Amino acid sequence: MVVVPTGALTQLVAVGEDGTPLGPAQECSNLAETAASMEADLHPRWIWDSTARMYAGLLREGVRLARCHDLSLIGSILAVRRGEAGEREVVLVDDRPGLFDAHRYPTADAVLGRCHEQLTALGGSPDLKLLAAAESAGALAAAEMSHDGLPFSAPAHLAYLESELGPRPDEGTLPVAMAELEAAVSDAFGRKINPSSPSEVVAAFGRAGIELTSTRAHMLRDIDHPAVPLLLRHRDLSKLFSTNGWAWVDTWVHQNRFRPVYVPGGVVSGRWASRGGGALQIPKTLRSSVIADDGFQFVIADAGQLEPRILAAMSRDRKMMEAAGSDDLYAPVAAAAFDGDRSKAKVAVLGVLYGATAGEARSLLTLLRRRFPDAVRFVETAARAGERGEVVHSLLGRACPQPTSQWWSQGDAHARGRFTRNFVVQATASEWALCLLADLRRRLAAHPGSGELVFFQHDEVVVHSREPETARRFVLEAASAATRLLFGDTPVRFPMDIAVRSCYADPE
DNA sequence: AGAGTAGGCGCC
DNA sequence: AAAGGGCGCCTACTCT
Repeated sequence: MVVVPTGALTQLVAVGEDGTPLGPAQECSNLAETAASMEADLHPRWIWDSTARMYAGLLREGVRLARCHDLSLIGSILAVRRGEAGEREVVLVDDRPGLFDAHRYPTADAVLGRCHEQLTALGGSPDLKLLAAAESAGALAAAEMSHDGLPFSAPAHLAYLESELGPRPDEGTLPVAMAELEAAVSDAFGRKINPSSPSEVVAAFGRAGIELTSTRAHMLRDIDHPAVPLLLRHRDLSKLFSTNGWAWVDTWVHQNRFRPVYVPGGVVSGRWASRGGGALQIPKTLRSSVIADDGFQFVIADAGQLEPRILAAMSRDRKMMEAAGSDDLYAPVAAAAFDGDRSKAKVAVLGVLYGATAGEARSLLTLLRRRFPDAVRFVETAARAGERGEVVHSLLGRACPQPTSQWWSQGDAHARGRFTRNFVVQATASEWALCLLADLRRRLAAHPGSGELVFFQHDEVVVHSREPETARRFVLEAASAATRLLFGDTPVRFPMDIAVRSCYADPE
């Protein structure tokens, strides 16, 4: 069912598998009401320009939909595949009346044309159809998670802010804890120093006879000077105050829910991004304020060692797949190639995924290649393709941008190789995670009361549930389904680390 | 004054 | 403990 918003009215057009209309457009004046009844009777796939723009309003009316096809997201995937720039517009959800002029709505013919074009392009490829379905389901999930919000105790967070920073300062002034540290840093150097200014800090250390090339924490930690602990503490507090302080609470937390803006497909690899609120960078220290409602628990599930397992399954390296049959992939890799030294195995595997070129990782790579030749060859093939300026693809067919695209602004051939090497794995890992998310969402929706998705971050999902054991089972079933969809019958396992807790923070 | 870059650090 | 890939967001600082 194609949905064409035209202002006060919405046109609905039923279409066939390839997007050709099956009848004339019907106009409806209350989309939420019509959509709810059609969803119950016909269970259609809703095709529209933008889930971000259309679905938020429906959610506010209490309407939930099972399936959609997001023309913007899929259009972007297809454009990148064609080698076009694929620079996506950022869809800001803002539907204040009158914001869009009537003439800025696309016509029904334009939407139908786009729909036909996309469904035709996907038609021959089950992989691309799966990718489109997963990407679109992700968009629905993102809108629902923004709508529902992550349970977040504002009182707990405000108490934490006060304990770290002191009372809320007046507009334009610093919290007392930061002001005190700033004064103490200045004392330690014997003159007024702004601890937030790297150049001032470097100069101050220079006068004390300490030459620095940077003021990064790991550089400072090696230095014996009374200002160092003060600077590091100041940096932590400054980050907390400016990024997740009182202003952040005012903007992003309401009725004890954190409602961030997710951007499905916002990263070229297919990972989600976020705009505002820092949804995908919630610091560990904030997680003690993520507290479940009474009678609810969080089911916190992350896919352990996801990318190495994806590499094993994609490369079909016999010994790597065997290692990935274990709960801890690094242990068998260590046994096979590193005399049982697990930390070396981990360094080597991460190095091969990211393209480590320096230091110990380089020599460990040689050892890894000896025992796992197909796995190493797989990423090196992708790296060499990138160095030659070629494009690489994920398992389901998401292409990376051309080296000439606006997105790829800088970097030499080696940087391009590191990017394409990582892309094939990261993009396929994103696909696995999206399939899990889509399947889990479907199971939760089919069993009212089993819980709601409240967070998704690359390889981790959080469900807020009154029936955590049911939700836990759904997570495991969804992980199996995702694995089967992408890799069929594979010896590679994708174990989920699942915790059931009333608070998101790690237990002490 | 506003845009853009760099440094720094949080997340995966 | 980094290293290597991908991000967002803040401040300082430079350029226009």
